[in-house]
Amino acid sequence: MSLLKLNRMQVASWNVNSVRTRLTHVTDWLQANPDVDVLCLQETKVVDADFPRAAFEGLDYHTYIYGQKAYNGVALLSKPPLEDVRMGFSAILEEEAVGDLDEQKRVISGVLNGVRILNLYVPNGSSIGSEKYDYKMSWLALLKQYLMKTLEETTKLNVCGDFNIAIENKDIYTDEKRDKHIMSSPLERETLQDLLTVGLSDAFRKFTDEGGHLSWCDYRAASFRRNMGWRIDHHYLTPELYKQAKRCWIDIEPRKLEKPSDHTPVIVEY
DNA sequence: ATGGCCTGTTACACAGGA
Repeated sequence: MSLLKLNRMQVASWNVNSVRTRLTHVTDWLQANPDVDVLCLQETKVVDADFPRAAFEGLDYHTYIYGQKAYNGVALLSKPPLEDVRMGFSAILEEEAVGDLDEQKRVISGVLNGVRILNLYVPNGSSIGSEKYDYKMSWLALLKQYLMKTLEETTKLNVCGDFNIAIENKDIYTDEKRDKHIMSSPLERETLQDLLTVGLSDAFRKFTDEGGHLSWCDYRAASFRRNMGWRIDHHYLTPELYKQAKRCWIDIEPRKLEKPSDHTPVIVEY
């Protein structure tokens, strides 16, 4: 690896909706995107013992996994080994504060070249006012504590993943008011905006103000064919990294494949 | 005319996603 390569990093985030079902999509994508240093996966949907490690290790990726049965699950795939890998909120927060919010496996992070890469699978929330919606809000409140604590020790933080929140109307295919929809309710948006006040900025919006960019499309209603998507997968950067950022883009190609994930990769380079 | 899914489970419908 050249020094030049060390100076530039690419980090990708992809909700694969089952790593086993999507295995060839992910390995093909890694091989087609050799400049990606770290791939952050969400919704792996598999216990650690059954995670298809060998497929990635065969391509010379280190695998760091934090999974559970059937639901959720996050993983980091990295060409160079990562340092100080942490799983769950309780890695740095008091158990009393975390409560049962680590039962669902949604948080994993590691350090590469002095940058902490935090991979998140934010709860979906189901529908406004539901029990799952309350869980989403509690989870996001704890995430804020987690971010503040993390920022006590590093100025280089890349928080990425499936946030299950579209922060602006232009991040949704329609201009229709979405106040009553999960992922775009005012409370969700305000909560995410408030989270970012810890000192994080949307890498994607450094490079374009355009609407019409989607990272997720519903499987139903031929949404992808009709370009009816949402931008809900994000890379948030601390000021030092944000200043360094060279590109941030969404790779729509995997969404076109047979039996695709409903999400598609988002990549940032800095 | 226009659309009605996908995944994992101990399944043969359901929960959960978004």
